[in-house]
Amino acid sequence: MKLAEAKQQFISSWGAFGTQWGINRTMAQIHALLLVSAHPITQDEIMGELSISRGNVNMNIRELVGWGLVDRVIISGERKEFFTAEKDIWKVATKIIKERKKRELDPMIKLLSQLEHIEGDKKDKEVQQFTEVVGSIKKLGFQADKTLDVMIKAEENWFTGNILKMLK
Amino acid sequence: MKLAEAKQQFISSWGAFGTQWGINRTMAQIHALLLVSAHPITQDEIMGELSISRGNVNMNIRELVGWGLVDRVIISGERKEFFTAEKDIWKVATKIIKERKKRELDPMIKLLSQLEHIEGDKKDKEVQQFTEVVGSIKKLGFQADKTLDVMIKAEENWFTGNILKMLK
DNA sequence: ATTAATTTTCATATATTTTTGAAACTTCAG
DNA sequence: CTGAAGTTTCAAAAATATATGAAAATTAAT
Repeated sequence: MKLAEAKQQFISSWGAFGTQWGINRTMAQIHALLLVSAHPITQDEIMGELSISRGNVNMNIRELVGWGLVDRVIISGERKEFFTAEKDIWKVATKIIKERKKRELDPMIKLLSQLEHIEGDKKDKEVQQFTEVVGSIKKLGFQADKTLDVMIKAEENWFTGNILKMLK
Repeated sequence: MKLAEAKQQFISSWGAFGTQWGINRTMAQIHALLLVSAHPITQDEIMGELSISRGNVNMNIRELVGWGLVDRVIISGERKEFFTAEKDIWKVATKIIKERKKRELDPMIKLLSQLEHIEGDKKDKEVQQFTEVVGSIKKLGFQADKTLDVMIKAEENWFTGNILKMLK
């Protein structure tokens, strides 16, 4: 397979995977394009490469910058802004994990904590079932939170497979 | 907070969280409703409780059954079908992990393997960048796969916090 | 075998999300 | 300061995903 074809397929598939994970297709594609670009590129280049509008590029780039996955780059002598993606995949992964943890896991745990204590007869089957389920989901959330923290603290040791160091 | 109110909030919030994770809002809500129901319930009860159509309930229930999160229950003497959700949250989590691994992680790794070897000048910066990124994402995918397997094999020890047993 | 109850399907309708593109805004060279 | 280049915004359009409901299919009681 030639580079151009492989790039195309990577970008389009990455977009499809993103969709399944609740990430905007175009945002995922822009990220993919930037990941495989050896040099920083401009909005216009992204527009051309992915055949999308200026506004679309602009909004999604802003979102990617917000996630800390993409940086604006100033190239002296150039009037236009350039963009480049963090290439260290481990860093990419940890940034995404941290961000989703903050945006989704934390609020979920907060909600469950509020729902855990309800008025009413503790003998009531419905009440029991509810508190039981809410409590155990909260516990699962805590456990996931802890595990992800350990993973992040483990830094690249997890990624490199050198996880044994963690156990000392 | 009263039970009815808490249930309402749990169901609606669970739907919202689902959306962020690429899960259909209604499917998540039906699952939530079944999780906090002390007894099996019918399609009609779900329709009433969530104010949604028969077809909608039917399709999403089928999907939940497909994920192994919900079971059809025959109650003798009753003509209608009843549904109930797996209540053990650890089992729920592992089923979701296994299923998403199979549906998403495995195909992703397969794709990346195909893209890893491309024709062309190995000295070319663009070629280098591409193979580098694709290779490292694949490696990350493998690592995630392995970690999830260990977690699943660890069974409830992970959930209960009794993870030390694993290290013997 | 008939028919009433229940479930399933799927074309169409509705809702939600994403994209466009032109106007407004900003920046900066001359 | 002026205006051309570049960026951002956002209302409206397009695309996508989800929901509806009535007809078809299935099931089971008589």
